[in-house]
Parts: sequence; C-alpha cells; structure tokens
Amino acid sequence: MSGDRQKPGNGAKKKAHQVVTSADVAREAGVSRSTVSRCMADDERISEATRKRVQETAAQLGYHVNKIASSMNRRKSDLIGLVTSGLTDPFRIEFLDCLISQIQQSGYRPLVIDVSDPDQMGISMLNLLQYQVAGVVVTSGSPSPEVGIHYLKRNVPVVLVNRAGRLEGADVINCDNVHGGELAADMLLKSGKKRLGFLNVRGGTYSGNVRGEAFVSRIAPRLADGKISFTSLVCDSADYDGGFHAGLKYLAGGENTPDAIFCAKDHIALGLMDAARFELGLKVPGDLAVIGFDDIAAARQGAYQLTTVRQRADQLAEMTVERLRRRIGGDELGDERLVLPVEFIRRQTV
Amino acid sequence: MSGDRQKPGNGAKKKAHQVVTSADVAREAGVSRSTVSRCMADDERISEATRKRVQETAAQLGYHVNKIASSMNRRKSDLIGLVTSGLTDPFRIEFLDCLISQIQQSGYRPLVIDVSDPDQMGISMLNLLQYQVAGVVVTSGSPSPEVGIHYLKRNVPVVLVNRAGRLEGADVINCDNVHGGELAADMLLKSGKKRLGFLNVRGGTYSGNVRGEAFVSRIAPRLADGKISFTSLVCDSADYDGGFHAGLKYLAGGENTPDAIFCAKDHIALGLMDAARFELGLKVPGDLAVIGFDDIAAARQGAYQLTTVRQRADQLAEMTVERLRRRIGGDELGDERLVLPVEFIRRQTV
DNA sequence: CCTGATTGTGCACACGTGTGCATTCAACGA
DNA sequence: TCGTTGAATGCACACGTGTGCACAATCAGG
Repeated sequence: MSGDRQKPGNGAKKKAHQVVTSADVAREAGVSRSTVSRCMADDERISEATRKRVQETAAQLGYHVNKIASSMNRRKSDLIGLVTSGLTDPFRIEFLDCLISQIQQSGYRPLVIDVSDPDQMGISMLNLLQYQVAGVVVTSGSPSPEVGIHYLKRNVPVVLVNRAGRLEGADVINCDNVHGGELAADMLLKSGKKRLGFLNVRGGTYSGNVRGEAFVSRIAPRLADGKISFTSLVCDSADYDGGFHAGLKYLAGGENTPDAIFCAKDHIALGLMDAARFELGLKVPGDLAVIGFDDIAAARQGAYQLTTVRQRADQLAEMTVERLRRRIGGDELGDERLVLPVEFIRRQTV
Repeated sequence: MSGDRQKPGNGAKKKAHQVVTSADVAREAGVSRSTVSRCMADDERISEATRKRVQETAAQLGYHVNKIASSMNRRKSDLIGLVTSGLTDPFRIEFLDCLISQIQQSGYRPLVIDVSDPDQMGISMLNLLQYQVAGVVVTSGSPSPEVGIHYLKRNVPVVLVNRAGRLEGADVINCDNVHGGELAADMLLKSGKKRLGFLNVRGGTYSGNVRGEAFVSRIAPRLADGKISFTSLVCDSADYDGGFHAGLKYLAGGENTPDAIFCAKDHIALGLMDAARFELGLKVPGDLAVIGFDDIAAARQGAYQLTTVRQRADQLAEMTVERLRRRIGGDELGDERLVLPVEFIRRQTV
C-alpha cells in the first residue's frame, strides 16, 4: 500500500465504477504515487525505464490526470478567461477564432464569459477568478478599475483588446486606429469626392471614435478651404442593419447628401452599401464611395469588394497570447499600450 | 482556531498577499468554516441572522468561493465542454452564440475545444474529461464510439448536434433535414423550373447528404416523367468561396445549365448567387432560382433576400441545454434521436 | 423538572494532485 | 572496506472546499 493516508486493507474496491486515479496506476505499476505524477509530467529525474512502464500502465488503465485536482494543488489552472459579448460582430468572431486556436496551441483552454450587460462585467470578471484562471482576455466592455486590484493581488494577467480600458496592471492592445483613419481620409481626398461623411454607431465605441477623429483631423485643412464638406453620421446599431437604415436615412437625396462615407467598421459599411445599391439605386463607387474598417471576410466577397483598412485578427491574437504567456511565465512587465499596424486594402468601392 | 488540521498559532499570516479563503471569513465572522460554506450555498439550515452576517463579512473581505476546490470535492465541475471546429460556419456561430448564453444562464460555464483535425477529436474529448466537465456538446466531427464508454462510466452526458454520430449513451439532436429537403423540392417543382440541381461540398456532410437525398426522392416522380432533369453539383469547400467557384463552373452556360439550385446550406448559396449575378450576369430568380438551408443572418440581408429553410439556432440550443440539464440532474434517459422542426422561408430568390 | 423534538453549528474526513525533503541504492575512488 | 557522490524514488504535507454525523441549545408538552 502506497496510499498516503488511506486506511490500509479497504483499498478502493468499495465503489464499483470508480474513476481511475494516480494511486491505481501506482499500485498497478508497483511504484509510488509521486512517481506516477512525475512520469505524467515528463519529469527528467525519472529513469527512462520506469517512465515508459508507468505511462503504459496509465494508458492501459485509461488514466488521465485530473486537471481540477492539479489546478487546486498548484493554485492556478490552465484556463484562460475570454470576456466577450455575443458572437455577432464579424471581426470579433474572427479574432476569437484565432485566439482560441492559439490559446489551445499554447496548452491552455479558453473559458468563455458572455457579458451582455456591460455593467455586469465587473462581477463577471470576479466570477472568472473563482476558476483560478491563468489569465484573462477582454474583448468587450471595459472592466471597472476596482476589479484590477483583485487580479493584481493574484498575479493574474489581463489583456484588453481594442478597448479604451485603463485597468492597472493590464496590457492594452489596439490596432492603429489613428493611422487607419488617416489612410481612409487620404484615399477619399484623392478620390475627388466632395461631401464626406463618417458613419458610426450612436454614442460611439472607443475604436470607432478614434478612427473618426483621426479622419476628421486629417481632412481638416481641406475643410478650411471650403473645397469639401464633412458630416458626422449616426446609426442605431453597430451592424449590418444599422448601416442599412442609416443608408436609407442619409442617402435619400437632397443637397447635402454625402458622396463618400467612411464607416467605423466593415459590417456597417456592408449594410450601407446594400441600402444604397438595392433600395436607392445608387452606383458604388460612382454615386457613393465607401470605406470600411477591419477587412472582415465578407468584405472580400464578390457582392461587396469593399475598400477598407485591414487589421489582422491573427496577428492581434498572436500579440495577445504572447503577452499573456510572458506574464504568466513570470515576466514583470509594466503596463503597456501596444499598437498593431494596419494596412489599406483597395478594392472596388472607391 | 477553527481550522481543521492547521497547526494552531501560526495562522495564515506568513505570506503577505495571500488569497482570502473561507477560513478567513470564518475567523472574521466568528463561525466555523462549515458554516461559511453553507452560507455561500444558501443552505436553509443556517439561521437568517448568521447567514446575513457571514455573507457581509465575505463581501467585505472580498471572498469568492474557489470553484476549483469545490469541483474537486464534488468530483464534478460546472463546466460544459463545447467541441467545435473553428468559428467560420455562420450557422454554427449563431448556434454557439445561443448555446453559450443558455449554458451561462443555467449556471454553467462553456469550455471550448477547437478540433481542426477530426481524427484528433477522440483525444480532445478525453482531454475534456480531465476537467471533470458536467457535460459535453459536440457540434463538429463525430466522436469515435470508444470514447463513449469513458463518458458513460463517469455519467457525463453528451449531446451531438446536427451530427450522424451514434455514440452510445448520447443524445443526438438534428433539425428536420428530411422535411427541409422536401420543402425545397416542392417549392422548386411549383416554380416551373426545369433543370434542378443540388449543390453540396465534395464528400458531403451528414446533414447535407440527408437534405439532398430527401430532395431527390421528392422530385423522383417528376424525373420519371422526363419533364424535369436533375444534376448533382459539387463544390470544394462548404462556404462562400466554395459556392462562388461552383457557380463559375456550373453556370457558365450550355445546354444542361441548371436553372434552379438547392444548396446544402445558406453560406454556399450566397457565394453561388454572387458568382451568378456579378460574374456571369444572370438574374436571380429569373435565370436562376436558389434555395438555401439554415436561414443565417446574411440570408435576410438586402443583398441576398435568400429563400431558404430555417432551422432556429435558439431552439436548437434550448433543446440541447434542456437535455443536458436533465441528464446532469440524474434523469435516466435512454439514447434518443431528437428532431427540431424546420420552416420554409420564402424571399426573393425563387 | 424531565423527555423528546427541532433547530443551528462544529468536527473531521475526503476529494486527487504536486513537490520539498529524506531515503535508498548502486557505482566509484581511495 | 569505507566514505562519497549521484541518481532514482518514496513519504508526508498542503491546496480549499462540501458534507455526514455529532453535539449543543432551545422549546413544547407532560
């Protein structure tokens, strides 16, 4: 009997269909439970012979390490919390897709938390702490600063992606919204269009606002000339329908109808285009030039061929995971703001 | 000192920034650790007064139950494994979205496993078992029967969604693919189109094959008359691009070019439509009628207005979670095949 | 005051693992 | 032969929680 504190003699034969544990493997292989543990972790101090033997008996008995017990012992799990809000935004989906792959590839597991109510996100993040997560990625909403101290206290790293958030001790990764807005402005200025607009959701998002502001300040000199005009446009939701209805509203005709619109994100741009083309009979880019942001998959499709500013979801995920891993590994990094370069993609809508 | 096996006197004051545990709350509130545990679980046997007092001190100290330790004790976590393969298929995304919400709403947490390689899914599901998951939902690939016994042995329920799978002890939920195929056939027969086709990915998926077979057997009588013809069409990938390239290939013109195509899923249909309209200059539905399957969000968009067979992702998720909960709760249910009704949605493409 | 029932709380164990430290054993040089 | 060294493995503890059982306290009824 090699069990530590087990009463000898009764063994584990009481319950019929008990789960197989490391003690079972130890007994079967004729070693101690410690050795089994070390074999499963590929500890170098174990001799080649025993390791092989133990791993074989483990496989034969169908033993798998209980990650819960392991996590408890080490006071840290291999779970990484993913705070998001629904799978509706196309770019966020692409990002999550890349992120999940990379997390998994790094030996971690994604634990998804869906926060529909932004006010609720504080407690959601605290709930996450109950699972002893190794790290957290926030892709939606901005956590209140007070939850930061809980994470700091436990050395659980947090990465905010495309957020304004100023959580203490957390990394913040954004794509280069400023440069993206400028690139869009440059393109429209060159296109010869006169009545420019920027379309964003009512109230705005952090990313969208930055893009819009960069856009406006870039065209400001020409505005002063009076050669061109600018209008700030607003839609009710940051998605296809929002763009669609905004199109019906703003493009119905009249003196000041914009002839070029920069959209805060591709998804809005797609709805806008459809309203313009199919409901109002406008030609794109003849009557209306459109620029989006993100370069989601649909933007590449034949139906749209949207000119846009690309931020690469895979690179964003890569930065996120790399950052997370270093912090989990113990690197002491100060709070940093990281910026992912963007790229202008010229297609058919300008 | 109410700690069980702790050496008295040294307390927990050795480490500076230690995490707050139930023992801390107990000491602070002047009760035993058991009482704290019962208070957090809203045990009825605890008096109103102490419960309130304990919960207040817990909140004050920032105590949260350690779910890992809890899971270990109860030998079951509140995690539910989600086996999927990438976030690329629109309908699966909508389904996962609903599923995640519902899982969360039921007090569980989704743990996502991404299986890109179907052959790898067996070990992926065994890995999932390491986390003591309370249940598993499989939305991609079909698990090998041998993993079933591991799950049966542990009483961990499994639900296969829109899969062929015949895992012993698992529920299998499908939408009514047969009726959907028949509805599509009826519509096209009524439309007066003569050269029908069914477009699916090469090799086929389970759902797609069933839809196609139902479609074919429904039109069989009219085929015998010689009034109409049927062609089986194949694309290389089950997505937009696959449909797009299939459109270029099959609709280029000629004697037997189909004038009505039933697609195995909406996403394929969208690509097909774009190829037809924008690359080949065909009118939809004038020159080509298109029917899809799923009714994804994009099918409703102005650019497509796709006629399709709707399966409701929210209902599918509801059935899944309800089934899972009952099994977790201990209901002994036999293996069942459940079928979700579908609905024909008539829009502009027929 | 005594008995039995009811209510509220504490004790002690178990869950399955990782790991510091001690121990065993073989090899080896003196 | 003995002492030393290094490799391989076992022992015992800790992680933080839930819960069966025992026990104390209160109370009603006789």
